[in-house]
Amino acid sequence: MAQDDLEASVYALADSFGLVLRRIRAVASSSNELSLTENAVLVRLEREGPATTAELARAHGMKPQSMGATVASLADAGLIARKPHPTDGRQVILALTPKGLALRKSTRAAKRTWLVEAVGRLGKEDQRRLFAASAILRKLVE
Amino acid sequence: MAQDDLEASVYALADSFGLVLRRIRAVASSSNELSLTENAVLVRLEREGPATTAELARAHGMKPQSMGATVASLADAGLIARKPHPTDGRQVILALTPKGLALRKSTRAAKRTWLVEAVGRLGKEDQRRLFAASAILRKLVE
DNA sequence: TATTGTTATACTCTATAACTATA
DNA sequence: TATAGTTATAGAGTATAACAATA
Repeated sequence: MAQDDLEASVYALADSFGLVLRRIRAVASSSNELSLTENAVLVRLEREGPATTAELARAHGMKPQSMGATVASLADAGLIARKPHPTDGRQVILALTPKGLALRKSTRAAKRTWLVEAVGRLGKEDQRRLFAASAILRKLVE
Repeated sequence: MAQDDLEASVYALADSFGLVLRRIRAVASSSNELSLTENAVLVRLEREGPATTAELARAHGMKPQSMGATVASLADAGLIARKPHPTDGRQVILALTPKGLALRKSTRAAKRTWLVEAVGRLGKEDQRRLFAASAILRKLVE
């Protein structure tokens, strides 16, 4: 691929990113959905069990302070709860509350986030291609 | 694909998005690169010629007011200039300045944005898969 | 009345820096 | 001295609402 075409393709890709992200935000803010990061944290806590802020930050490639804000917002909403670590007084264990778990179940059952619903409407082959791209994106940040 | 797997894959994809976007922002802010949107606007003005704020907003799927902020920032930096529309007094034509054009040329020659450089390091096949995903993302927002 | 653009304001997400408590 | 977390502050990006000028 010629250098100019590469650049043009990269910016077309970036534009596509932007379109999808702006749509996610617009839909989420007009229907009380959680943000992508908030949802991802709930999903992780459900699938892998309790974790600390630092662990969540590492898992999502964010700074601990940034994750702290996300965690505080979820805790304010009553979706997760803080518990002291049994032996290390510095650490705080985060876990889903019954309310958080219920939200996860209803969200999953209802395919309630716009993104999941939209991807679900794609053909199987498009879905496969999209998820393949996910792994390639990870390579970019290695 | 089972519903649960679909949801998990979607959130993994969203996480990948987030990682790449946070990296882009981090690199851009620490090296005086332009933001993705700002770069995309310059690229469009270079490739397709002068345009109005409303046209740029439509092209990038943003609200005119939001694009107005981007445009103002590029104008403040001296990269684009405003000219009155010859017949419609409401419209303002935006075009690259010599400084903006020079920046485009040097950016392209140096592969100077992190994203372009990172994608350039991928294998040809990965690049192809990534750009294919771009088209699929567009389907999501249709 | 409809459209283009600007201004004012606010919200979300994320970052850095400084601090406290604990190890 | 190092680590986990919190608080304060700031910046980017985008949104909505209200307005002015023009069509």
